[in-house]
Amino acid sequence: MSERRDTRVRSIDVARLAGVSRSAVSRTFTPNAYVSPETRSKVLKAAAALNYHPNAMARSLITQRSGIIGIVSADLQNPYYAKILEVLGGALRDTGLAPLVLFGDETSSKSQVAQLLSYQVDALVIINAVTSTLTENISRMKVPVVAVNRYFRHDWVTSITCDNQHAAELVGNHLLDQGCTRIGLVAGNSDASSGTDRETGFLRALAKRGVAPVVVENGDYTHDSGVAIARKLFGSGASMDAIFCCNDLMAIGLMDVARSEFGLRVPDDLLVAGFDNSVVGAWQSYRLTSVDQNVEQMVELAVHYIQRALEDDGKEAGQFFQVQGKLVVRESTGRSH
Amino acid sequence: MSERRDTRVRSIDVARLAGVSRSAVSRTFTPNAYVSPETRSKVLKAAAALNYHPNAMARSLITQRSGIIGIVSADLQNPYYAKILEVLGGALRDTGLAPLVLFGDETSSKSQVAQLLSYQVDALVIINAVTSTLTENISRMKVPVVAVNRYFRHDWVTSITCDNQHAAELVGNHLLDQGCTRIGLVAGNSDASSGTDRETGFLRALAKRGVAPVVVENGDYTHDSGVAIARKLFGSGASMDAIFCCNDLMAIGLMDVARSEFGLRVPDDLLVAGFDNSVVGAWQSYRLTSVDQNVEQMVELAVHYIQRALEDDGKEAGQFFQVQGKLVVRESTGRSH
DNA sequence: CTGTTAGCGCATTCAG
DNA sequence: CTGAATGCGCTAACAG
Repeated sequence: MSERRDTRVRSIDVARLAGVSRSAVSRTFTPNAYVSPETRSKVLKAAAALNYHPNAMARSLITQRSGIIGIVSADLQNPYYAKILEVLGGALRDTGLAPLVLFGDETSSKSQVAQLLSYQVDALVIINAVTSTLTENISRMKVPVVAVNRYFRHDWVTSITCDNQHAAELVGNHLLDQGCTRIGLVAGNSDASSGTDRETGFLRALAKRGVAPVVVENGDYTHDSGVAIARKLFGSGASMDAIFCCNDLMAIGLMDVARSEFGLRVPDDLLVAGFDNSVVGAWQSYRLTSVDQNVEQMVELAVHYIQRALEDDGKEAGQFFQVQGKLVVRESTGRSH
Repeated sequence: MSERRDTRVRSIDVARLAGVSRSAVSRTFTPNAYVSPETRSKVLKAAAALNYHPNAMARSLITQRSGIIGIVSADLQNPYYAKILEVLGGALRDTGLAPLVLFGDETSSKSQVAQLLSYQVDALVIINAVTSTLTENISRMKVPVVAVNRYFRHDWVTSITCDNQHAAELVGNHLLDQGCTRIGLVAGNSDASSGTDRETGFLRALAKRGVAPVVVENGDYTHDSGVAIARKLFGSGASMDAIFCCNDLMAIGLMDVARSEFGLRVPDDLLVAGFDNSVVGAWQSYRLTSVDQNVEQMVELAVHYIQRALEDDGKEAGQFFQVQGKLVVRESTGRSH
């Protein structure tokens, strides 16, 4: 394997084998370039024989386009984020773009982002890592940035989210329609728009029908925080007939504790609804009513936007797209089977 | 933003501002190169003023080293795979390497892999995508390949797995120690070594104590297949007192059905054990006994191997490292709390 | 320790 | 439609 470097096959090698010039080789591998069918096939044959592939580094050096999209991602243990990353990665792959991922534990420091930029990423996608430092760094980088699942109020950033307010309203109305009157809310931490929007929408739905929430708690979107809040809530003896958690993971943690530590049955004693429609929520143990954020459509919008930004060199930044979520009703909010 | 290309700052810009040559700039950004402290600081100051970062593309073109590690990953909905990817990505980042991920739905076709290679990846890590086509393609690429969580019998591939046989033996012994005699096994599909090794080890543990499994089924490591197998098993009326599933997801699917559709209680009516020790298994609804594969250690070995391969140009390929798994006993195999 | 020279592998002018 | 020449941004050899 030590001959790896020596073995490297360059365009001039296939040019010689095919009896043409390097330009001819380059052209056959460049979309819509002028090459005659004959030379093209000669080149392709020689390339196949030598197992030649153009060096993307050298190419991007001259085209000023790397084909690499930087992705900032965190908390893959949350199945919803894992799904976004997977769907996005697949969509980029199908578009001929390559995802360079920065797995940032909230600490997407300047140097990390700088490393990403040194690879000349054509665009940056931020999935869920919201750090103030990251936001600052963004403004310094002259690259199209799109935030999926987060809203950034920033001229350089195009945001794509679910219409969280409206979707949360759907949940609120659904719980009211089920006859609930003593309703609790488990919101997220207030530094992300997605969380506050859900809170706003949900409370608005209640207010429209003259209902005030019995209790409002703040979690951090983890299963653990759902567990902790459940212990606090049920331990205090507050009486509720329904709880909306701002994501599935918290709803699931809450259900786990409600059943295993307080003997509460869902939905008999308590209705529970979540948000994200993650696969886990559909399992038989939970059958969790939730909101499908339509990840596929969000990703489609993101990739589409990136492609356009590559063409027009990133005019049209700072836009805000919203996708409509869909209420998925399951047994966790239904009386009986 | 259209002036993005124009705004690009190159080494010559900071050289001029600092009043030195391009080489001086290059050297200050090259680890252990000869630069005097004074020029170094002059360069750094100018670089900071201009917000200069070396172009990794141009650099790798000359150093023949990209710093990019290709990762082939699939099925992020399985929290165990998601964890491997996240931990690996973090470890690479901390080493100054960048992960270029190919999210392959079992269809890591030749062209996809070729795209990865065109970016001159220094090494390739395969997490869980086992396709015969992929294996063939690997042999053509002169790049160090390391398979995490899979064993490839291939001269070019270094494999790192948990000692699946031994770990599965631990599970078998544990179930026997709990007094179980009518034991079922839910194995994986037989095309991956990890699955067959677990099956082998588990059955060996039983055989050593003169016990034959009541039933052996094959799943595909998804929650759905756990569900389907559970329906088949419990529907047939076979009497068992314990079941070992070759991963957590299948164990969880099986538990879900056992409880919701057949009224079976775990562990009162049936002990259940899984494999992977994924976070989900620790939730209060499952409290699943499982095997911790020590992902951190596997990843550490992988990154360490990659670093060495980068230094010696990939001699020492074809090795096989094994990590010892650890049995994590929870209530799913314990009589009472 | 520094600046100058040369070239990594390729796409793209420009003549032909 | 093709080949020769030029340079993308950078590091590495060399001579000072």
